[in-house]
Amino acid sequence: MTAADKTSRPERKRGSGVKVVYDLLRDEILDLVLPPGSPIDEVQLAERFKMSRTPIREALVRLAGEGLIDTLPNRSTMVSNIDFMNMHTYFDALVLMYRITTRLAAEHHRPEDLRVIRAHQAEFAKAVEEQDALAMIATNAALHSAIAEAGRNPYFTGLFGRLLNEGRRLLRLYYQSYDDRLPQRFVDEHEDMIAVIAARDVEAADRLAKVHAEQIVDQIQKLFTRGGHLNVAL
Amino acid sequence: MTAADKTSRPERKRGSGVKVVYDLLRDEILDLVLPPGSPIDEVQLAERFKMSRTPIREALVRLAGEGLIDTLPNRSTMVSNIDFMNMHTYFDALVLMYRITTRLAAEHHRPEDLRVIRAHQAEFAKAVEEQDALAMIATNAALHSAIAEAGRNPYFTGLFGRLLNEGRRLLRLYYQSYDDRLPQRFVDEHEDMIAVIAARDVEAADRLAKVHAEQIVDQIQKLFTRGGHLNVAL
DNA sequence: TGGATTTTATTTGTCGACAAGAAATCGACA
DNA sequence: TGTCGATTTCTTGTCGACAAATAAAATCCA
Repeated sequence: MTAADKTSRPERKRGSGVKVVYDLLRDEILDLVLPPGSPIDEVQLAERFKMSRTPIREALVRLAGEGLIDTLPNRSTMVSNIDFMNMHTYFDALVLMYRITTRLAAEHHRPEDLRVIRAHQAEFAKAVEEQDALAMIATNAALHSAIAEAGRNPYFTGLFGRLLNEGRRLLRLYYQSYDDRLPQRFVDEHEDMIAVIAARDVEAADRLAKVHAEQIVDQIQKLFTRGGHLNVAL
Repeated sequence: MTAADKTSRPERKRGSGVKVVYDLLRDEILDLVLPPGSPIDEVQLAERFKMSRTPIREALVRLAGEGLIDTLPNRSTMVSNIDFMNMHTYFDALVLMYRITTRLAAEHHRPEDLRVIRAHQAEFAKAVEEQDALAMIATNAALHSAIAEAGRNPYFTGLFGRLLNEGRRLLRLYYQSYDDRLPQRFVDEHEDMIAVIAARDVEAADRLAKVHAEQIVDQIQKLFTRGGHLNVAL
């Protein structure tokens, strides 16, 4: 059989198109390859991925459902802006979810969860050591996602995942304009958190998570009040 | 001009199709008109709403994004089941969101918020008085949504809204199998909550919300352990 | 008759094309 | 020359049809 026949090439499994577009577009948005406000053109994406507009649109609908893109009716659709005005609402939610997920992880984790968590922590430590900002962001989010998963509450993990994603965009700004020296503290704090989770010390988990989260929030807030060089439009 | 020309009738504004389908399907799912497990047939919906499958599919994608329907790749799509096994995760999330949104409402509400909240409370009281179960469910959700809105944190209101929706399905079972006598207590508790919100007493708001939420959770849990007559497949 | 395999049927995923809406462009007139 | 209006253009929303994938039905062989 001539599978590589040029005349009739699907070249791609049936249901996979949307996922490819969705994943890639999501990463490009979160890594600020597509900065907030960037226009999203369906036909451009269609020819870029060599597929019809239909699967593209489905991916865009899902992205819009997660608030990563805004779509004006009958008019353009663009990458959603980072809302610097109501940033505190984001921080409030983030701190609370840090606390509750860590707390639940201490309560409900199973042995295999700890292995996964420790693996992510090792990757994070490596990223810090190598001063790889992008890897730091990604592995940090993965670590806390893993902790949240161990808490086994899909409602919290869902919201927390979205917050961490939104945070990826913020941290991207953060690490762009700062020296990458600070994060060693985060490695240590992660170690402490994992220890109390393993010990099933719920209250200590809550306390450490709170401190850890507020640590991060403080750093970011300090950056913004000092007037970091924001290279995105407000 | 012959706007009512039968041969070429759009008969419907351009971007409105999806919203109509989405809203109606959502309500039918939440009111258990479409019980969990019901198959969703695209072409059937297409001819029911007299439109192409494309806008139907977009509505379904959005519903799937909110977890209201499950879609098997390349195969059927159906109304998502109510997860009775992990119900406690739902209750945990619900209680916490009740607390945090009420707390934030006490902190951040503005005068006009109180008017809206009191209006919803009046409607809820009327529904209770008239023993209208469906109206009780709807107005209760609307009331607490309004309180959450007054807290002005879109992340929390988003999750809370989804939880209240999911709760509409549960409460539908609840009110189906119980006498509708209990809820007078809820009216009083609502009054107390609104009072402490208006007084900006954050701690009291938190406390009352916690009691109120656990009240509801207890009622529902009692129903299930007593073996309510569930008319849906497990 | 029972099990495996081929055939059919149904439903979803994808495509190309067309039409409607809104901004941008062009033109007429004061 | 400035402003208002018509036209053009460009993007999105919708449509009907086709193709792939899977389940069900039918057929064949032992």
